[in-house]
Amino acid sequence: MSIDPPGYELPLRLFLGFRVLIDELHAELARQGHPHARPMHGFVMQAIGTEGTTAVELGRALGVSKQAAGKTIETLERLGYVERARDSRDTRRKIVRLTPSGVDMLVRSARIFDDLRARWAAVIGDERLRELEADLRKVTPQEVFRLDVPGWFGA
Amino acid sequence: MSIDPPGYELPLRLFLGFRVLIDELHAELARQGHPHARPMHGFVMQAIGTEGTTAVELGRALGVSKQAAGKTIETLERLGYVERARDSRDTRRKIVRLTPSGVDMLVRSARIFDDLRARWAAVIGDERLRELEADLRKVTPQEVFRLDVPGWFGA
DNA sequence: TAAGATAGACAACGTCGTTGTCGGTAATAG
DNA sequence: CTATTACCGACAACGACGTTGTCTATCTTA
Repeated sequence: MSIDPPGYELPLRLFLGFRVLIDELHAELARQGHPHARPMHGFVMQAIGTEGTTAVELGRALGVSKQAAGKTIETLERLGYVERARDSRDTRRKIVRLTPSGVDMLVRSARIFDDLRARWAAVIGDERLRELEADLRKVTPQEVFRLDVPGWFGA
Repeated sequence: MSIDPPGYELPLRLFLGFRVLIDELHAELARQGHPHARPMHGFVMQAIGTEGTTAVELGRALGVSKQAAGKTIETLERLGYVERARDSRDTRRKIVRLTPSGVDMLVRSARIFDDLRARWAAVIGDERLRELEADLRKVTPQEVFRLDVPGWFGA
């Protein structure tokens, strides 16, 4: 019978695991020509998708206010990852779409995440990693996007 | 041979797991008389420890600037979780110490985290949870900030 | 057609982080 | 013993990300 660790270690390790992956992703993204990508950009652009979206829709998808979504879109636009165009059928709306640079960043992120996952598998084993993922799925919500995170994403 | 999930799911699940635990911790802390406790306060106060510390030391321990540490200390002071006193041997320094209310918050947090961990164990199993923690320890940096303060934080 | 709902812009503010600067105190080199 | 250096804490300005609230323009609907 092994002794259970104190309960506070679990959130700490989950957070550290997240941080390790995110930090390594962005170090590699910077090497691959995306030095200005910030941790939340990938998540937001994933939520934008290939179809495009609007600030209000994006805010709802991410669980934040439309104003917050609008500011993030502004930042992504300045970085050249998205572009906005008026909707001809509803001139109130502005459709946000990924640029080729934005798509490139997402494609590279996906590849880098796959590589990082493989590195974890090499350390703890294929089967254990699949179990870890399966267990986490059981204790986390299915709706995956929820990003009202202040400073935890770090630099 | 099962198919591996895409690599981006791993950081997402780690983050969601973290968020679930932290959100439930603070919902319960609010019920137990600490409605103003914010997610990082516990981590910061844990880094302060029983001995007390200074803004510069705290910043180094947490990996942030001394100014950021100072602002967090200010917030914790306003909430009554820490108090500051001049160091008589070095009048430049101000020692930050936990108040009884701060200790109470940490003790309750520890109990709540233990309960939440037990709920996870009930869902995925004792053994699988221990394996999950062991695996995470292998892929995350050890000894991030002092966890060698078992007296007041442990059960 | 009048009334209501919705999209997006703008302002003000709160939190948490960063640099840079500055005065006061401690430690140390000459 | 003094002059320089190193350090501590405070303050200001800013950036990233979030919040409410308000406003105008536009679509929808009763």
